[in-house]
Amino acid sequence: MDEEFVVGTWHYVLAKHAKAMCALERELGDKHGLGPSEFEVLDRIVRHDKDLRIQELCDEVHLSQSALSRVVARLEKAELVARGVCHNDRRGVFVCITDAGRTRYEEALPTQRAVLAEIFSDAPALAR
Amino acid sequence: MDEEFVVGTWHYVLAKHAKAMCALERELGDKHGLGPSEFEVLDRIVRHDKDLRIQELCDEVHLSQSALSRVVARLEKAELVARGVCHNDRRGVFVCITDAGRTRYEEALPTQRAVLAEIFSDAPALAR
DNA sequence: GAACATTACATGCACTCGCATCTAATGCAA
DNA sequence: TTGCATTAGATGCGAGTGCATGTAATGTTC
Repeated sequence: MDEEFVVGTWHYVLAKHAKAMCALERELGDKHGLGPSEFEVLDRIVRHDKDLRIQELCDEVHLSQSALSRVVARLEKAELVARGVCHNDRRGVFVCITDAGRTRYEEALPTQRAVLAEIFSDAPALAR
Repeated sequence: MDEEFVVGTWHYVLAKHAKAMCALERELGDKHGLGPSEFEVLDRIVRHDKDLRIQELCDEVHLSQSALSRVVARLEKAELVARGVCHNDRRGVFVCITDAGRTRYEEALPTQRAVLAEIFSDAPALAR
């Protein structure tokens, strides 16, 4: 177990995460009124492309259940997604994207991609 | 510019960051009463090994200046570091580690290393 | 079916963060 | 020296997060 490699990888992750998060927050926020978490959640919903249980989202996004609940609430307030109770299990809530949500996502996607390209393209694959 | 690689790298960073941060927060917090930021700052101070300006710390840690200021305030309150005014530039503040701080850091280091090893050792170098 | 455990999601709370701003010290120009 | 810009660090504030807990629906055991 190469400790130096492990720590090096951790520092790489810390640096890239900080830089990317900061840039995404700025770019997505200024240009599209979305935070990184909002974008991430929209992204998952769009790619899943059918109604999605909050619970399923929870597994895919790196957020606590409570944080996710609030992100969805914010997205719903902005009318980018709609919530509804599950018919099968009335404890459950499904989320689906609205037309406005899809449009917003599609507008924001190139911005996100540009930020990531800027930050990761000059970064060669993490190699020993 | 391979978009798939860029996005893949980003997802890797997101996943590892979330997992590591969560584990560090839990382990360092429960076992040593330190948050990840506190540990990070102690780490930099110990490695620099002579008095360090807040400003210098700011460049090395992935925190805003205000967040750093508060982390140092917390560490000082816990008597793990001491603050003092710079003699050369009396706007400046230098930070040095106390004996208790060094001890705490040395206790916490193996915990941090164990967490990182657990998370990154099974992760081969990010390769295309 | 009554009582209790579990699950899904929402919410109160405390905490950390970044941004904007404040204070104090320094640098610089006239 | 005076006046103004800049820099170092602290702080008020709003926002987002996780943990613990609350509420309601479901499952389970007797």
